[in-house]
Amino acid sequence: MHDVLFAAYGPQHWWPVKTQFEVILGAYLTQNTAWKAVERSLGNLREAGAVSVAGLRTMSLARLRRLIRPSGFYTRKAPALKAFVAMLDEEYGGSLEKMAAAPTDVLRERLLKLPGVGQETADAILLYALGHPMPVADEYLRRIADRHGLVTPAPGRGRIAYEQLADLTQRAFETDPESERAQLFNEFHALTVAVGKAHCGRTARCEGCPLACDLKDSY
DNA sequence: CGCCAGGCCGTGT
DNA sequence: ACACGGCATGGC
Repeated sequence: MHDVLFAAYGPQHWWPVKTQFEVILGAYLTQNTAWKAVERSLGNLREAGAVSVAGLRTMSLARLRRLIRPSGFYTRKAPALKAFVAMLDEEYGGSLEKMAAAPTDVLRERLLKLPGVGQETADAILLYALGHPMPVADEYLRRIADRHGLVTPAPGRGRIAYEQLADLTQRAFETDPESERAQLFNEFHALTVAVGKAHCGRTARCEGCPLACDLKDSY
């Protein structure tokens, strides 16, 4: 799927020349939110000169809420971002480089304890901001894997679990060199979102889908 | 106008 | 453990 999607869409350049911290802001702000809206919030923060750890640290909660308003859920996302900065300050001296040097499993556990950080956000931060080779699963991948019959919900469950999708991705790239793993996870997740937006939303639009998942009659 | 977006969390069963 | 509803805004 990675190869088919890459041939069809080309490199997605996800978060190429962004700072680590801007990537993290985006990871929080895009939760169940269109990226277009996230860009508006990031634009507001940029005007305020607050696309940095120091910028957010010194900003009042009320102002932060106002600036990120376009991307929704601001009563949750603003305190969540503050909590991330507080954690970074207290445990890593405010340095994302120091944080990134910690073991992947330790970081994942720590991130999951933060308010407003679930599995996808934790993995997105690990992969796109901290450079760790961690697969990222999302609702699009869930639909794609489901509609292609790649995984079925575990017995007694109605829904494919996040971990099943992560395992599936992990196994799919298992034979690739470890040094290339992070870049492959990076590109694959971005491509998944690209094809998902175009063809695999809540309602399938299989017409012209490069994955040729012609299931529109079944859904 | 209604649906939906690059989820997460508290609550009820 | 898991399904379910709430959270908020703006694009299309």
